[in-house]
Formats: sequence, structure tokens, C-alpha cells
Amino acid sequence: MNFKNILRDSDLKVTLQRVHILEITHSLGHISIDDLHVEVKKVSPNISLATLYKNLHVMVKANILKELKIPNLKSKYEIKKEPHAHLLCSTCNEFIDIKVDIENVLKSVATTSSYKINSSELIIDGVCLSCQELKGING
Amino acid sequence: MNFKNILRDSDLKVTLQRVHILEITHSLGHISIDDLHVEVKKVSPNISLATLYKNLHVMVKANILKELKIPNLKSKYEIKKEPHAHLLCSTCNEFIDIKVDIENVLKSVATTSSYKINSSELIIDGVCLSCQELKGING
DNA sequence: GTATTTGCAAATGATTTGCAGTGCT
DNA sequence: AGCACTGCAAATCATTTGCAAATAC
Repeated sequence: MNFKNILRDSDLKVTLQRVHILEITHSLGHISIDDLHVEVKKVSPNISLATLYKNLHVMVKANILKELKIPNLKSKYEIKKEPHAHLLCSTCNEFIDIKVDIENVLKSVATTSSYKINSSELIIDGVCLSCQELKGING
Repeated sequence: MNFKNILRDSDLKVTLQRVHILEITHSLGHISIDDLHVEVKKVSPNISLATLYKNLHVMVKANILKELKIPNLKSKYEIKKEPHAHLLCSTCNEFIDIKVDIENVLKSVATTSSYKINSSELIIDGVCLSCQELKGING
């Protein structure tokens, strides 16, 4: 991914900080602002939280990033890509992308509601396999 | 709905404040903490935000209420009921319940991921009919 | 009567803002 | 050069906590 061009295409100046934010977010998949701060400081030691907040907002508005509001946790950010859902393990907080097909569901909602639908966010909450096994051992 | 019994069944003391919170949340469908504060003060003028926060947490933990984290907005709370999705108008912020059937989707996710699924949250974002019409007139 | 809950005020935590200096184009 | 961006510190906003008085059971 060429993040410099992505920024230029959105009329955002290419700064080292922004490129680092995008590279780290891309390589980790989803990240909270605090984890991002830790990671970005490894390459830009003086970066401030204020800069992170400003850049996350501006890049969300520019449709480069997406903010994911997650039950019980702080928001995470991800690079905007094809629609997909998320699966959260409520025990260990593993958080992963999953492919789901809800096109027909969205179409039928559009028809019955008369809404013009832009996007959707599906977060599925459960217990991952290894946490199920641990629970079996301990409980 | 008998909110006193619902509270008793969860081993929560029945207080006027809690009953008011539940009555108002039920009658309005979904409500943010600030709107709830305004509404509850009409019947319990001295209620504090701290009491609201404490009670919302305790009632969410007791599974009487559900917290809805909504893109761009503050959380809303609703009485826990059968699974359903939500439709948000990103122009006027209308926020409504909708019936959707994603049982098969969830089942297939359970199978492929080996997760034990507890719940899911689907928020669909779009533009409602009257905002579409207004945009047509003004734009 | 005891334990829980309430409401206040203060503390903490999260996010935003103002601004002088710096860097991108 | 000119405007946007950064980083700091301060301001604001949101949420939580501690505690004395009030209330539920």
C-alpha cells in the first residue's frame, strides 16, 4: 500500500507521523489509540497524543480509516477496506476480521425502510476456542 | 412491564430512581445518558449524573439494559429484548429498531470460527427518506 | 438494624483546543 | 513563501470515586 499517495489523493499533507500511523495500523489490523501511541513512539518518539487524535479524526473523515466502536472496549481503528464484520472474544479480547455476506439483509432493510444505506457495522461477540477450552479446564 | 419485579429478580433494590430510569428508557426506546438526565430530572429533580452512571452500569451488568455504542454519537441505552438491529440516519440521527434475520450468518460464523457466539450488534448507517428528500430540494 | 443507594464534590481519565514553532509543497 | 501540521500545555468534557446522609428491606 502506498500511503503517501493515499494521503495525497485526499489532499492531506504527507507527514512522517501520518505515514507511521497508517503503516502501523495496516500491519496490526486494528489498533486502539493508546496502543498506537506506544507503537508510533518507537519510530517517532516525540509524537503527542494530540497529534494522534487530530490525525485519526482527519483520516476517518477522509475515509482512509474507520473507527470501530466496540462494546466494553475503547475504539479501535482500521484501514478502510471491503466490508467485513468483526468477531470479538469477550474473554481474551481477541478481535478479528471475518467475511460475512449480509448483502441481502441490507437490501431488504433498504426496501422496507426506504433508507439509502451507506455502510453497516456488525460485531459478533462470543468466546474463542482456546478460551472455551480454558474454561473447561478451570471451571 | 413490571420494572420493580425485574429489579427484584436481579437482586437489585427497588428505588424510585431506578424505576424512573427504566420507565423512561422503555417509553423512549433508546436514550443517551444526557437525555436521560434531562428526562429523569422531570420526575426526580435531584438525581445526579453519578447516580445515573452507577445505575446504568449495574443494570447493564444485570442484563436489564443494553448499551449501544454508535458511530459518531454517544452511547444509547435500551431495555434488553429480543435480538434486533438498528438503523441510523447519519443526517438527522434518527435511530430506530429494525427486525433482521441473521441467524444463518451467525451460525455459519460459529462453525467456521469455532467461537461460541453470545450476541451480535448490527448498526446500519444510511439516510432516511425525509433527509433524502430534503437533500434533493436543497442540493 | 444493616447494607445498599443516593447526591454532592472532588478526582481521575479522555479528548480537544490554542498557539508558537516546524515542515510540506 | 504560505499554509497545514506538530507538540506542548492548558482547557474542556466525560466518567468514576469517596463519603455522609437517606432509603430499602
